[in-house]
Order: sequence, then structure tokens, then C-alpha cells
Amino acid sequence: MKEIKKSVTMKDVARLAGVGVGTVSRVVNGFKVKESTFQKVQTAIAELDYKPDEYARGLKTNRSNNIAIILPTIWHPFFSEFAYYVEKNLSQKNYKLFICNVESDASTEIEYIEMLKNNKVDGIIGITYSDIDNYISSNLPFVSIDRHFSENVSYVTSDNYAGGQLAAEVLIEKGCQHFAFIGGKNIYKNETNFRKEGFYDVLEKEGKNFSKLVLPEPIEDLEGKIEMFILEHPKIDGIFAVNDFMAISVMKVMQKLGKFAPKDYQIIGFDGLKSAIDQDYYVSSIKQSTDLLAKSAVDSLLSLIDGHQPDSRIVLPVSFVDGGTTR
Amino acid sequence: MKEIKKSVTMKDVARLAGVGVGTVSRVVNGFKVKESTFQKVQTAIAELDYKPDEYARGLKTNRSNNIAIILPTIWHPFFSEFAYYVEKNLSQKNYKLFICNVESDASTEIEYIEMLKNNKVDGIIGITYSDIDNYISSNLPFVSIDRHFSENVSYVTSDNYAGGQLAAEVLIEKGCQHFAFIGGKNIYKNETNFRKEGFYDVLEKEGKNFSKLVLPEPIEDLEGKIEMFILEHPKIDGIFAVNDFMAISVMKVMQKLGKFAPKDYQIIGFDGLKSAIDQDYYVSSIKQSTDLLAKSAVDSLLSLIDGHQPDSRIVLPVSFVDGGTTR
DNA sequence: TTGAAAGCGCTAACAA
DNA sequence: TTGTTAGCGCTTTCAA
Repeated sequence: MKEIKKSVTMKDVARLAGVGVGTVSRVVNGFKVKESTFQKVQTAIAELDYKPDEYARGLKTNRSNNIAIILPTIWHPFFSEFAYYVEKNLSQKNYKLFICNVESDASTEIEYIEMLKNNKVDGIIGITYSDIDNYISSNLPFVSIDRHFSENVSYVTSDNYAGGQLAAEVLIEKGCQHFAFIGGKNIYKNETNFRKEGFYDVLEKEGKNFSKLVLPEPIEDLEGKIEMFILEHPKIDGIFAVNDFMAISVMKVMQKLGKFAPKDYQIIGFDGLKSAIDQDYYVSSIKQSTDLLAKSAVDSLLSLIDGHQPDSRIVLPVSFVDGGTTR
Repeated sequence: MKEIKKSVTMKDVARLAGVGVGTVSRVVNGFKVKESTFQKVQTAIAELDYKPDEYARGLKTNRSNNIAIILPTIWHPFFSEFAYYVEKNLSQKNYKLFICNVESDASTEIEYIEMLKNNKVDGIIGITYSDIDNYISSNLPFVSIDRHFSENVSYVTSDNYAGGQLAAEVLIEKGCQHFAFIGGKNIYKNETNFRKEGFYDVLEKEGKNFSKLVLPEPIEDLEGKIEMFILEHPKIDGIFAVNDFMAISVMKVMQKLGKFAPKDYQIIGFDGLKSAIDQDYYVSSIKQSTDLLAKSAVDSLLSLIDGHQPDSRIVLPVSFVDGGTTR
């Protein structure tokens, strides 16, 4: 027989403390009451191990202290690092975090958003690469990462353009002669497209020659295409990949061709990924400060929730990290 | 001026459909009503775009359809893969998932658990390596991963012992002669300790000689200690590491000493990690079927929530995967 | 099959 | 400073 412990309510506390429920509510919510009453109520709360019911409170206040994060998949070091920092920031402010894996599927995204509306999440942080502009109601605070929606939606992003520039500068400084950009291209516009722009611009300004391989997503036979590209441009010795995983794919192909970084060529990715906090970088990379990204997203969202209108666009600096694939 | 859209309630629907709120509730919850009333109500719901308020419902029913997962950190491929599958299973059954990073800090864990109690999560899945037995109340359905708590808490785990055996068998079959186990040891007992037991037992039965390096956690100067161990046992050519990240550390040390896998030695990790679903294994490994682990945990938890008493211990099979560090 | 109404535990307005 | 009370939106019993 399972013992069902009836949960203790404010009324119980009020009765034990010999005060009204309003007073208990005041104590719980930190409003001013007479010191002696405060003590009585606290004692009763402790005695009964009273915990306020967040659902009753939410029903009344229309607030839940819940935030949702929508992302393609948590099983990816960039997203899990980001989610890690988001949760960390949020829990400090007493918010909880729902996680929603949408797998780059727009209909799943919409389902989630609809679902979240009923559940009174106070806001959403979205890393989403599909076309859901219409479903982001202005009623629900929403902060987007890396992607610009309509005018009203604020977003935070790394300085992708400067990152591309930095990649070019580093590669030049480290003595490369023949450059290449390798990346994919999503049908929906997002900020990561600026990475290559920055890269191209610096190289052009410096009068360097370079090749590019830009593959429309979804990419089939990625490694085959990279291999073909490399074989067509055998002199390449300085590669900038749109992200770290792309850099890894490139390195696999190069290895197959008997070339190793940083001996035979140098390569820089983007993101600055690590598998986990205490692991090494996968490759030399332009690192996004994920922690800052998360903090900014959280701050924006919370101020949106408080009814303020924060900066609608926040751009964060990036930096170069040596992951052993540059000299 | 921000337009505050007052949310539509059951009462609105009832009024428009010309029925009572009870009837609307019945329709929403799938109870039997007359076909014609059903239609009227559905029409009204669609017309008003009515969404039930989960908080009012939760207040009434004491259910939230929220589950929490407590883990050291989501920023780790094992945990993020696991959380990925947990969320996937859960969302199919209309549950949402809170994520709680506790950073191996027992007091944070306790705080989270206390917090979750107020929030009416329907249950918790915990991957936790600290001592929180006392805080798991029997009122709150709890399923533990890899760790056995008191009698009443059900847990699911991979067959760590069989995994250790398998590692030994594979290494023997692939021709290794001098074996070693390298791993850490947590002060709290958990199932991963069985990995080495299985490994030892097979080697002993086969009359093979082997060395062991078992470091109490937290480990300081891990690589230094590994290096010392390797230098003391230079003939080692078959290593079983307690997990994939440990294997990676070992490989770094070996590389420093000029030895490469699988040419100069072979190494097998445990977990079968990938950074992301479409990435390669880090190393040859004894793979846990994370998806099954997640599914079992979810099934157990949901049946616990439904008041059943599922198997209190579920042990799942493991398999060997070739990650290029064995021949 | 249905409507009316009580009440879940809380907050906040009002009155004392 | 405090107690009392209405009511948030829903489910569920009871009576019709």
C-alpha cells in the first residue's frame, strides 16, 4: 500500500501559524510583514515542510518561470554547450529549461511552439534554421540565435564576418599561399553566411588567390565532393571551413590523400567546439564565446519578459584558438 | 503599445458553442458526448483557437506532463546523446523535458530535487554520482541510470560486466599479448565499476597477464600518471579504458611516447561515443545502446507514474564497435 | 448525455 | 500590518 502524502498548503501553514493565508503569501513572496509574524510563519513553514504549488501560482500570475530552448538536436557539441550555459544562467535566476529537439523539421518546430504556448513558458530561445516566422507570435518573448526573423524578433549572434576575416588573417600570417573556403549553404538565410564574406574580403584586399567550395544543403556525398575539389586545386595549403565538423570532414579526405595538418596544409574551422568542457579543441578554429552568447540570449529574453525592449540585435566577438591544425 | 491578447478560456468556447463548460472539458479530454455536440464544440474551439491552460489543468489533476532529467552536465556527448533520446521518447508521449545540470555537486542536486517537487514534475530521470539517497522521496517517481540507490528506486544500466568481458575477448582475438585496464574510481559505488571486473575475469580465465591503473577520483595530473604507468609497463599492447575519454587521454600519452594505435598497440574504450549523430566514433569501444537505455528509462518512469511497479533493475546489452584503434 | 457548481492552491484587492 | 475573499481555468461530482 502506497502512502499518499497529502501535500501541505498555505492554509495549513496559516492555521498552524495562527495567521491568514494572505500573510503566509506575503511571507513566501518576500513582502513586508511584522517581524514576529514573519517568525511564526517561517516556523510553521519549516515545521510542515511547506512548498508553494507553482501551478496554483502560475494559474494566478500567468507566469511559470519556465523557458524553452528549441534547437535542431541537443546531441551536438555546439548546441549542448550552448544549452549548458543557457541552463546555468537560467537556473541562477530561478528559471527552468525545457529542451526541444526539432531535428531541422519545420513542422516539429511549429508543433513545439504551439505546445509551448499552452504551457505558459515565459519565453523561448530558438536556434532554428527553418521558416517559422509566422508562428512566432509577438505575445511570446522569443530570442533567436544566428538567425534574423522579422523586425520584432531580437537575435544574438557571433560576429561571423569578423570571424571570416580573422581566419584569413591567421592563415596569411602563418604563411599559407593558396587558400580555400569550404562550406555548405542553407536555403534559409542565416548569419553564418557572413563567415565566407569576411574571409573572401580579406583575401581579395591582400591580393591572394583563393578557391571556394560552397555546397547547397542537404549535402550528399560530402567527402566525395571535397575530394574532387581538392584534386582540382592541389596547391591549396590554407583552408577555412565553415565550421569545425566541416573541417574534420576535410581532414579525413586530406588524410586519405596522404596530407596531414599542420605539416602539409593548415586548416581553420569555426565554432571552437569541444566535446566536453575538459576536452581539447577538435581543430584550430574561430571560437564563438558560447557562454557569452548564452548569457546575452538569456538577458535579452528576461528583459523581454519584463516588458522591456532590449537591443534587437546583439553581435558578439570571436577569437582564434589553436587546435593543432595550424602552425 | 503592446496588445495584450486575453487568452480564450473554456467558458468562451462553451458560450460560443452554446453548451456548458463541463461539456467542453469532455470534448477536450476525449470523453463521450453526442456527435452533434462534439461538432459544435470542435467548431467553437477552432474558431476561437482555444488552447487549454495546462496550469489550471495541472492544479486540478496534480499532473504536469513534465519530466526532469538530472545529469552532471549536458555538455558531454554521452549525456547529450542520452538526453536526446529521452526527449525524443518523451515528446512522443506528450511529455516535456526539463534539464538540470548539477555539475557533480551534491548540494545542487538536492536543490534541484527540492525545486522539482514544487513544480509538480511527474517524475525524474537521474544520472547522478553523488549521495542523494535521502532526498529521493518515494512520492516522486524516480529512475536512476547506472547507479543503484535504495531498494525502492528502479534503475537501468548497461551490462557493464559483459562489456568488460567483451573488451578482453576482442583484444585477445585481435592478438594482443600484454593487457592493461586504465580507469578512475568514484567514491560512490556505481555500475561502471563492473567494467573492469569483467575484463579481469576473462583475462584470468585465459591465463593472460595484465596490469591495472585505477585512479581514485578526482584525478589530478591524469596524463602524468598514465605516462608513468606506461613507462613501467612498456610491453603493453592491449588496453581497455574505462570510458572513451579515458581512452583518448591514454592515446595522447602514447602519441607523446611515439606509439600509435592500432599500429603499435590497440585500445578499446567504453560508451561508444560520437560527438553528434553523423560523426565517427572517437575510438574502438564497447558501445552502450543509448537509445535503448533512454527508452527503457522512459518506459520505466512512465509506468511508475501510472502507479505500476516496473522491474526495479533493467540491464541492457552492449556491443563492440570499431573506431579505428583496433586492428 | 448534459449543465451547474464546487473547489484545486494560490495572489491580490479590499477592508479592517 | 493583517485577515477575508474573489477568482485564475480547469476537472469532476451530482443532479437533471
